Amino acid sequence: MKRNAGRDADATRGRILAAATQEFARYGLGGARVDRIAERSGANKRMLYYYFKDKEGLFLASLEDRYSHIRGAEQELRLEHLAPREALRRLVGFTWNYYLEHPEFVTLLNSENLHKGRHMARSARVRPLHLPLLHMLGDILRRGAREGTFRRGIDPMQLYISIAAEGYFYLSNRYTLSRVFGRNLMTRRALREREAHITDTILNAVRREPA
Amino acid sequence: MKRNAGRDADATRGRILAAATQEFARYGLGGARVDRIAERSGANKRMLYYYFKDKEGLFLASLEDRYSHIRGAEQELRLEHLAPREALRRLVGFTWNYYLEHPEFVTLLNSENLHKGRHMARSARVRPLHLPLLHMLGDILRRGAREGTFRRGIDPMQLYISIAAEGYFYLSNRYTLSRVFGRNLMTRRALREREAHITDTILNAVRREPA
Amino acid sequence: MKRNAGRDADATRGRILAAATQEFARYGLGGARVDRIAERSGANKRMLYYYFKDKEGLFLASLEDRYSHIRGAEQELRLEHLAPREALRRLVGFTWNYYLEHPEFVTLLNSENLHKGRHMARSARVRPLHLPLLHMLGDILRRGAREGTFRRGIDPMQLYISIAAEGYFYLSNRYTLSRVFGRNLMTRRALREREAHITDTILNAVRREPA
Amino acid sequence: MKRNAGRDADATRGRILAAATQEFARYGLGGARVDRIAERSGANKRMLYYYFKDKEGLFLASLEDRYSHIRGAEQELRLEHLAPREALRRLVGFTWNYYLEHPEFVTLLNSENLHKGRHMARSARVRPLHLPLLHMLGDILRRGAREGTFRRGIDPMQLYISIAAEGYFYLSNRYTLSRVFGRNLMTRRALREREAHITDTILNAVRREPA
DNA sequence: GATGAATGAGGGTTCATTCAT
DNA sequence: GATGAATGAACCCTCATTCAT
Repeated sequence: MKRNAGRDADATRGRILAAATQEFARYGLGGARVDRIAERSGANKRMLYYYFKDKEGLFLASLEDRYSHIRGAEQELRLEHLAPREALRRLVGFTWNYYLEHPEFVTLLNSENLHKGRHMARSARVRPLHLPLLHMLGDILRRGAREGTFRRGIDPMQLYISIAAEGYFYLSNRYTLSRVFGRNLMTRRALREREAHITDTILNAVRREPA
Repeated sequence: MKRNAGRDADATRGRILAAATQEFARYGLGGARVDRIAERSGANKRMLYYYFKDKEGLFLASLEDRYSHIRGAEQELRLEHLAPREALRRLVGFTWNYYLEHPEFVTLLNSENLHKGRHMARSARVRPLHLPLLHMLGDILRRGAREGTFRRGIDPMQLYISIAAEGYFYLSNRYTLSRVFGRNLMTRRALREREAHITDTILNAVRREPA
Repeated sequence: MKRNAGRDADATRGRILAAATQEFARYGLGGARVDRIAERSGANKRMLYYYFKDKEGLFLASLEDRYSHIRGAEQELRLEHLAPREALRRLVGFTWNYYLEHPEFVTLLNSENLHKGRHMARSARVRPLHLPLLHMLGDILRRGAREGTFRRGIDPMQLYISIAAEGYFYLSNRYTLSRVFGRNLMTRRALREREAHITDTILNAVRREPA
Repeated sequence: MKRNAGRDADATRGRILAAATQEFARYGLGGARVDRIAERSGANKRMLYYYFKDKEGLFLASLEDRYSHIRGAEQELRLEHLAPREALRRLVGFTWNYYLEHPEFVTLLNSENLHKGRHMARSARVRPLHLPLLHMLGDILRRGAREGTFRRGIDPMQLYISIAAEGYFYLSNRYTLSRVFGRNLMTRRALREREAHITDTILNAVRREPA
């Protein structure tokens, strides 16, 4: 008896987490419904509480999970082996495409920020995930400066925030932007144009001033 | 006597709208509480429905009101009289500072985007407010290109979205960014640095390629 | 000044009463909305209270008005001049058609009965309207008995209740009856059949037993 | 211990249904109060929604339940074994007494008709309950015609509607009728007289014309 | 006679959460 | 490890009615 209860447990936990992430992404923390999460995950409502304590615990778990996912994918780019401009170009492309393909990440972050980051404040898991990112970007900038391609004195965090901002804002705010400018921002062509625009903007932002 | 803060339709409506904007900004559409809005506006709860039909009507009114406000302030910059680079610098500065001083605008837009823009979809007031903005920015770009300062072929909308994105994302996501990078993004110094970074980034993005 | 304010007042009162009758008929006393009555009558809400005291006063006024109307129309039949069988046939036909053409009367009565007749209890106007009806029917029965067509000993009230019941119930309960029996009770043909059935039933009920 | 009246789904559901039926009968659909139903059933208010979705779902359930009850009792009369006249007499008696003893059925139907039968329209349970009734009555009429007691060509539905109407209307409208005719319709004697009147009326309606 | 603004009580419904098994 | 029944607080909204003008 009790054969691989552990495996089943993990599976249940995983299904709940996946359903929750979807739900939070779609409706925000406040709009998310515990009932819907239970139903979609095929788990009993009581199980959510068993595994995650409460709705907010579940929200935090989603957040951690998604942070871990993007940072993991990022590290697999192995940018330290590429020439600085190329490395930067790849990071920009990756970031844009990640947001595009994982819209739940964007909405999750918006929710957490609406709540002033109070869930992450209680988490020790998120912060460490980001040290490699800054190191990597710092390394690229240093190498670029040394070889004369990039300006000196660029703050890796400021640059990263720009890389993120240019895509994140476009996608996160696409509904209001579409209405406001009367254009569909999500056609294949529009997306291609935005990616090009972002790449240009970021590369222009770091390049050394011409003599 | 005259215990009435009431009996003045416009004033009552205005107080409700102000309180609602605050509330929606703080808690989002779903998290906002109609009771709190009523209480803070000093109006009877019934009045919210009298003037705005329902919670969502009130939300839309807030949104329209805030859009109208930023676009109005923007038009007062009178950028058409300035040299292109200076005009652009001012627009960047204005946008950054507006978000900084009116955080409610940022959260309001996030909420509307969480709901896929469905409130604005029913509004005819918002769209027209934005035509002058695009014209103005198009005019600046054209003048800059003509005088040789700016590149040709820049899409005013793409540029505007970048101007907005660089500040909006930094401020909107400051809670997660702070945790993630372990830095306080809201010190006076940090804000000054970000504004400088944004200005550089945008000006670099439009300047003509050196020969 | 104040020229024919009386005429206007009567007109306003009349429009309110008409709108109220419609509203009560459609939604019942509980479901009726004072706002809707005001709007449809084109009168200010305050006026309803001015003329009728409150919602229940308005309901009673509707009731009295409709009772007065049907009894008035009934008296115009001048049945006392007709042969007993013909007089009875006409009364049956009139009653059926009145309910058919004035469905509001039916719903109004149902509402009042749901409320155990407590509005009428306060009215002195309704009772006297019905004395002539009983006299008239009593007169018909007496004449019929004397000429040998009708049985003796029929209670005019019992008979009248049957005359009313046969049509009233069919029309009042047509929705449930239609569903329950799977037939449309309101086609022209169905209505003709019901009228014939009722006439037969009532005439059979009073005729003298064959020797 | 065992302070729980609860933890028994069927029992809870049943208590809610009983309380709801009473409440709807007394105040109509619009006038019924969910709070009162909860309180009287001893259940938590939330449970009404758990079992019946919403107030209208509860109303429909009451309706279905009461239809099922009357039709069930009716079938137990086993009229197919009786002589036609006796069978009809019993059906009339049963119908009258059922309305008398179950006034909630009458008010429930009135409510549903006020709402144009829209709840029943969504129910598949009610219709089938009535097929046996029509068959039974059709059978009685056929047997009566064959033996020469009854007329031919009587529509069972028309006859049933008359049987119902004669008692239903008297009881349903007893409040207005009492006021209007100035007589107490509910004394034991009055009820006996009405039952006799109805029986006579219905039997007269079907009997074969004398040669 | 007439108006629009205002009121407070309470309406149905939904929520995250916990209990008993 | 899992379940369905149960909870009570609170949410958005609507009501008949009245006040100030």
